[in-house]
Amino acid sequence: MTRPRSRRGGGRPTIADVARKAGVGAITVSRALREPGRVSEDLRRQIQAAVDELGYVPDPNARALASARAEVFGVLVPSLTNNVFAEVVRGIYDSLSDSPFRIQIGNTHYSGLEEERLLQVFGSQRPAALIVAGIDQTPSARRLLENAGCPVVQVMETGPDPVDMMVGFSHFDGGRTATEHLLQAGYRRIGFIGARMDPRSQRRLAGYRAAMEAAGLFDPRLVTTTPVPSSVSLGRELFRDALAKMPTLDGVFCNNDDIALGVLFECHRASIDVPKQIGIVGFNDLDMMQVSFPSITSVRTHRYEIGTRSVAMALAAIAGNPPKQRILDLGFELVRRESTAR
Amino acid sequence: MTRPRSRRGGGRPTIADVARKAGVGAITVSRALREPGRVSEDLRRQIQAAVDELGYVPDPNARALASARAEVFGVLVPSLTNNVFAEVVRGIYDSLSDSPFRIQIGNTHYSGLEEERLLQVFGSQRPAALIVAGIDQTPSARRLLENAGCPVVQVMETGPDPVDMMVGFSHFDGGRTATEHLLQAGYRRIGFIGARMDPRSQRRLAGYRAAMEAAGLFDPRLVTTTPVPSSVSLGRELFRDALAKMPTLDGVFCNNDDIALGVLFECHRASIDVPKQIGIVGFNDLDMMQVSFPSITSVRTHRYEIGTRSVAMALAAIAGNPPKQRILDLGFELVRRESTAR
DNA sequence: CAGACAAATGGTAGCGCTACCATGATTGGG
DNA sequence: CCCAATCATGGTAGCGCTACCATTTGTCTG
Repeated sequence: MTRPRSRRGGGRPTIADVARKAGVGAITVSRALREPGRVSEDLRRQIQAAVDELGYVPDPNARALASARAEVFGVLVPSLTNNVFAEVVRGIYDSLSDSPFRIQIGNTHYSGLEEERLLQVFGSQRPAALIVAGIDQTPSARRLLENAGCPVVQVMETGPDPVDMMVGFSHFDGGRTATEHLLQAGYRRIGFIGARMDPRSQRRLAGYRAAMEAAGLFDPRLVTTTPVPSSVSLGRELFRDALAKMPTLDGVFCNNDDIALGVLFECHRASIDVPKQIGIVGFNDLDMMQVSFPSITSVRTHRYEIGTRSVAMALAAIAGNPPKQRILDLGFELVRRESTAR
Repeated sequence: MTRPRSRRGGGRPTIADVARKAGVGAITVSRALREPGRVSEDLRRQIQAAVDELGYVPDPNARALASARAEVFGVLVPSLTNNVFAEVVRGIYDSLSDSPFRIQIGNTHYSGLEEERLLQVFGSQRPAALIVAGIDQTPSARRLLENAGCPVVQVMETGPDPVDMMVGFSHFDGGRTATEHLLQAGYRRIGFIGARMDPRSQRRLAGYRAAMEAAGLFDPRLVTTTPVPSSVSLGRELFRDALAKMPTLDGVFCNNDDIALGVLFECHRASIDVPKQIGIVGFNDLDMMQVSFPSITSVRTHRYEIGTRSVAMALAAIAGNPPKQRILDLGFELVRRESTAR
């Protein structure tokens, strides 16, 4: 005789308990839960009753081990506090909340090495799908993604060579559009102010530069950047640096909205008239851009939608219908406001 | 003879492969990886070599199943985009990045029902620890936490009756302190403006009310709240409502910094002098509070630290040394700035 | 130097679930 | 009315790992 029932597990009901109580085989319980269509109405009801009575909850670990597939979406973002990624993640969560999939977020801290490490960790679980921010994976990270054995969606940007699928937009075009808007509004000595300067910021800068060069107005001294993480207060400081370096500045395209807000505050403080003396354009169009005084022109990006669409694509691929369009460009919109209306 | 080696798993190296290659038993490999001290120097080296050569990565699902314990921290927060929780989560991630623990975040959307559901899901994995925001769990959620069989840390607030451990501060005291500061600065018709009004906001409101009543100045018409989620633009609207309702308002204590910023912008727009005509106090002390013009007085909370401390406590409990102080009050600090300096 | 004990290693038996392959019952076409 | 093709169900054998209990060897004590 075996030990009474003091399983190592700790006595939670198992599928075998449910099967016994419902008078069916364990496998039938498993099927009733995962593919109800394949079990007769009668048994399904019996099984459900047993599940309810026992309070049975399937063990996801056992499930993952037996099926060689965990019901987990791995998500890799470079920052948890940056509102931009938080919105993407929120979109992912909302899209997955009614599914059996759990979500595991990794924070790469903008580090390729950390990304590799996390990919290794995530991959070891055999996730159902991977969603990663950015398209600049290290060669080794890329290899990990290619061999992940699950759908992979790169988000935030679009580029020519997806590992699998992509959802995002062109940061280069965003930067160029923002800058062209300032040019059209009549600004000439337009600076670029950027913090963090991750690859996406670099491409926005490149877009800025392209627009300025096309207008014959580019000057390297107009560019003020730092690798330091972005913040409103940093925006203020960078703007002061920029002004000190280039007092004739009459416009700025900011890396993101935090920086733009910092610039606006410094303008208030220094009694610089916006938009008369300085035009300001931000990037992402956070809620506060429409409320500030003056309101700030910004490039609206569809962050939440990037999250929801990436999940939709991954889910379709899991279901066996990978979208034929593997690259989804959600674009952006320039939202003109008071900060550039002169 | 069994099938060549086409295991269902997909051919990744397993612990048995490593053991074979290193010429030891599987159990010894397992030990070498988890408790290196219990394996001799020699074998440890051999095993490490085999691991490296094969590129072996342990399967966390198998591990969790065999040991009845997943190396997962479950984290439940009401919002992913609210900077406050994002900071807590960041603290949790940073504290856990060098540990073997994975993190799983659940978004409760401020819903008790959703919290129960997620607790059920998380519990089914037998997590190593649970960190949940707030102290107002439903009775059934509380029962789930009590029976989780792992350390539990309630974060963001302190209260009298922890499930297990607690890290946070008193929102009531925070609200009272903010309001008393406005009173001391000479403001009299001080309004409360709040969005979302989750339990923590309610307690800040209660603190406001206590201070106002103590000064004999409380008037229900001074309170403007909405269940709508907080945002800068909402702050502006609520302030306009408050002013319409009570034109003699001379100060506002805002639910949070977003609201405060919205109030400030509306003051700019309506040419209301801050701090002369209106004093403003925010809550949380986000970076932008110090940069705005005028800078905004706020109650600084230690969000990142709440994250790191909660992990430290959970880790200690896992290691078998639960802290004797089960409630950790990290306090807050009133940061006086221009918005209340008259 | 016997006996006790610790340290290092290994074998066996699951953890709770599902893939895979039966099995028996039912259908339906010729 | 037979045989194939389906459907509903179940048994068995793992998935990859670790808990538990040996076993072996070396070391210490009296």
